[in-house]
Amino acid sequence: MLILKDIRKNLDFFKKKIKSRYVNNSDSLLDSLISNDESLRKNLELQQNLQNKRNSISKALGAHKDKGSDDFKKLSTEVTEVKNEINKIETSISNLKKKIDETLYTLPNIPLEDVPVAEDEKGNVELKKVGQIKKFDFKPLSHDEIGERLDLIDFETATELSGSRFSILKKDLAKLERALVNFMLDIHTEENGYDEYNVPILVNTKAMYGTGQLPKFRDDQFQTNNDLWLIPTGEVPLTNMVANKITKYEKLPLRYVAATPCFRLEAGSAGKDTKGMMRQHQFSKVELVSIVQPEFREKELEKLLKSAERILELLKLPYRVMLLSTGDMGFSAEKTYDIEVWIPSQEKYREISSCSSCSTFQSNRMKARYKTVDNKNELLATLNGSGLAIGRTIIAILENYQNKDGSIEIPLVLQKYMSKKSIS
RNA sequence: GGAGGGAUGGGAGAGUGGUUUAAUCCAGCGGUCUUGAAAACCGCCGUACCGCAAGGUACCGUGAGUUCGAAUCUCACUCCCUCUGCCA
Repeated sequence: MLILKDIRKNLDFFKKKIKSRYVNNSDSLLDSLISNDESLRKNLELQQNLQNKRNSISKALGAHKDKGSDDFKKLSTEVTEVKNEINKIETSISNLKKKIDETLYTLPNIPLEDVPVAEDEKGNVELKKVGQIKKFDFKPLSHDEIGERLDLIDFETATELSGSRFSILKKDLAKLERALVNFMLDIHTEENGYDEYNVPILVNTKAMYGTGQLPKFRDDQFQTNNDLWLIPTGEVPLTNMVANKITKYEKLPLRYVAATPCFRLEAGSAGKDTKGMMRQHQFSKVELVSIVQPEFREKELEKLLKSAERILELLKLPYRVMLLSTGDMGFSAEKTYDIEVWIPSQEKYREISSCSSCSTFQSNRMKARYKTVDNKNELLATLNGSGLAIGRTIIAILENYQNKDGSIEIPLVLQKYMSKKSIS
């Protein structure tokens, strides 16, 4: 959530920046926000003056000796009038607050200066390509073809159990998933300095507001019948751990890693990636979250990207890094790098990780603050990145490591986790 | 699931309708003293909002209510603890 005080001070800047994120009617949205804010503050002042009056009359009434005197009765009538006025003002105050919150909750984060301005993914900028794309002397199969041929993926039975967009991994592929989770967690904890956590994958509504999934993206989420939500990413529980807390600056930075299942309704993705396990309702992901002082956030984003890249490097999978444009970035992000891995059957790079700085956007929503050296309370900066999406890593390994005879070579770094060198 | 108890500022803990706009202790910060430190003593020490400021307002788990006035009374909800049942 943007900081209202900042918008008030710098309206034109915010208008320009919100417009650059292709929000409809952004100018009039911000204008009405500011006018609501002005009348709210006028009403607050009025309310406070009346409350002050009420308090002092009440005090006088309390000190009064003769509760039957004319003076006492006069004051009583007066304070009743004041009370009625306060009630009226309180109604308009709560209406204004509601309107202001509604607007603030739907405005996206302000992009950093170096983020390219464009309406969609066409404006994303390729920053680098890493790794050699393997030339096959046969036509490489897609991961779902490989999976079915080796009898390691069962889409049909999964559909019988749960419907479309689910899959069952069997035998060596089930083990590969477990191997990847362990491998990634080991690298991030031992090499990259993140602390491993095991977190709930059901969270309450407050937490979903905190990281920005609600109220805007309700239709993308799975909800239980007791007001809990299945997390769409480990970012939600990990980041919300600092909600409503004042962290001491000595404890910063906080760096968390967790492997969790993720659940996405994929509403609005009808017809997209319907074959295979590219886009599922449920998938595993190893998530990295950093909580830092705002001045260190850009540096921390680079560390996050590097940590995620390290996994692909070790797996020897070809990838490229994209800087997302203002229109393609997620709602809470001020700057996002996507890592895309090479998918031979599609002859395309596809997203396997997304690393974002959310500046104080999430911390403002969840009141996550820290105590500065000079004892002031300031909002923290939050960052998150996938390190990596497990399902898509499996796809990338199956396709990039396939041999002509149909077998799959296991990447060197995974062999000790799999206790074998190939799958056939 | 059943029965009972509880939720107060970083921690401990008083306060059950009107000098409590929350006592006191511990921790923390600043100072005096000291060669330095400790001890002792003095001062400061929750959060948010409004206001140029002086100052004001709100917050005692959350939400509603009673009252001229609520940390204190009423109702609902959430969470925690003890006992108990069932169960991974």
